[in-house]
Amino acid sequence: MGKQDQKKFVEHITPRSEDFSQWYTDVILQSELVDYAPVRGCMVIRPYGYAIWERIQQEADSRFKATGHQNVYMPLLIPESLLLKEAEHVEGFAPEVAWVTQGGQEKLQERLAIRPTSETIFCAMYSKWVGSWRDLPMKYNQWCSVMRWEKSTRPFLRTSEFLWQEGHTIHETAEEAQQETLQMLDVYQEVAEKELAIPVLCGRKTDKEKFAGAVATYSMEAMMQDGKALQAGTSHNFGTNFAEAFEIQYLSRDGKLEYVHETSWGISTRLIGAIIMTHGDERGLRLPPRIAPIQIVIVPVAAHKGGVMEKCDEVFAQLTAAGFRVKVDDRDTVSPGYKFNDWELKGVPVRLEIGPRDIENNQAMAFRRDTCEKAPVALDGLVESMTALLDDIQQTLFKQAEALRDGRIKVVHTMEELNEVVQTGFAKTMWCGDPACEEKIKQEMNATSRNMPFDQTPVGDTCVCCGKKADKLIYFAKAY
RNA sequence: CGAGGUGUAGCGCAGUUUGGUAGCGCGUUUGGUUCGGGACCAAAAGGUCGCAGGUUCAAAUCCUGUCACCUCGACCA
Repeated sequence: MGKQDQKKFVEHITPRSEDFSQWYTDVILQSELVDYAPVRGCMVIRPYGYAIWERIQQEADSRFKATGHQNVYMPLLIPESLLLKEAEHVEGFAPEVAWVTQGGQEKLQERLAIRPTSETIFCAMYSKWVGSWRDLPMKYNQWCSVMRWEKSTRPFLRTSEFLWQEGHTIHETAEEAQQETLQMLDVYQEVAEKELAIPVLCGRKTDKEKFAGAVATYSMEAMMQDGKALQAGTSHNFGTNFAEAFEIQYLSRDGKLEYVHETSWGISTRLIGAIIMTHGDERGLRLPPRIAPIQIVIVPVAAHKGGVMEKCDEVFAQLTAAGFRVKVDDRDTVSPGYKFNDWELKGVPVRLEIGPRDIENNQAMAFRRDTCEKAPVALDGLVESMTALLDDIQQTLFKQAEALRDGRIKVVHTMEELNEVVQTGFAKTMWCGDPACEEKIKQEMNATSRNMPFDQTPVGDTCVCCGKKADKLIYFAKAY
């Protein structure tokens, strides 16, 4: 059987352009990021996928610490009575809460919610821990999983259980809480853009789209390659809503009993889905170097020949010592060509091929995953050249994503234009602030408001929907 | 929740119309030759045909029920 015949039997990825959804499924399964679990709506995150999550955790967590937050851990289960305390919050989450009703053989007196988020339990503890203004602020975060009984799920994008981080803070003043809310959104934006190479649009959610129980919700919105929006991170200012419901009070500087001002903010394993759908191509994943579990893979060519493996190990040691995340693919069961495709599918930013010819010339062949270009690179000064190359790949991925996104954001003034634009991207337009207009757009074109950007430079003065006077700049899009 | 589709070896599929001992490719195992873009030869292992009933001498195939998954829609911070 010839090579051509062989090809058709090899696993392949459905072309992105043909069926984006199927492409996504093919890529996540074949690249071994994730697998379906025996439980409906849940996923198993495999080692390669989990390694990406650990990279995201490292980058986010170090920034949380740098901004004065401490990690804690709250219990998985929340007593029903606690969950019921904040009315709007309960209403928002009730439909998707999973309940524990029995322990061993014993039916529970009070059923326990498996946390869909932990505001209520943080509030219960804060009310116990806070006494004086001297105790404030309290800025805590936890890394955990939460469960929401979702009706339809996709790995990473929406699963019944998912991993995330939830920060919960309490402050003396409204100003401080607002500052915290915006600061953490900034942190998220930096992680998304600098580390994940995903450009995001930050702004405020409409009342319709805000978090249940919040005074204000802010989000960062990313655009996937199919033009749909993915909410990639959120930050909420609760004002004193929860403090009043949970009686979180402190004795102020002038001796009065005051409610604390509270915030919460979160990012999740959804970000992995965002990386895939932002950067992936026909060959599979393209991981940004700063987040890639393996930044450089070394593939020996003719590994059995004298000196090849030795040279690979030598280069590995040199690069590892310099701080790169490196792997030598020393499998002797598959050919170099197979390895090339395999690591491209897995999105490793740089591949170094080292064979007898390279060793002769004191070089390696360097393949960069972003552009799929291959060129020789000198083994002398490799640390410097790899530093520059990885940095360039990081920048290139960001610029590509940004260019694609910006090309698909269009200013619209009419419902017809809006409908047209949300088929392929984001519509930037003016809105009067009436939820009825938002609802109408959702009903008629299945597009929702994403957020109102901080830069409110107007693109008109009438509402795209009702035509009345409008002063709110807003993005609409179809969303994941 | 609604419409449509799919369940047969680890993966991808044929076989179902017309009932008659379970097939193909990839992968896996063993041995050998290979190695610069998904290598080749030889031998071998591997399946309660999603599940439960029913019809029949006989069911992957026909009937009833059920479960899971996929696509689209509804719903969803």
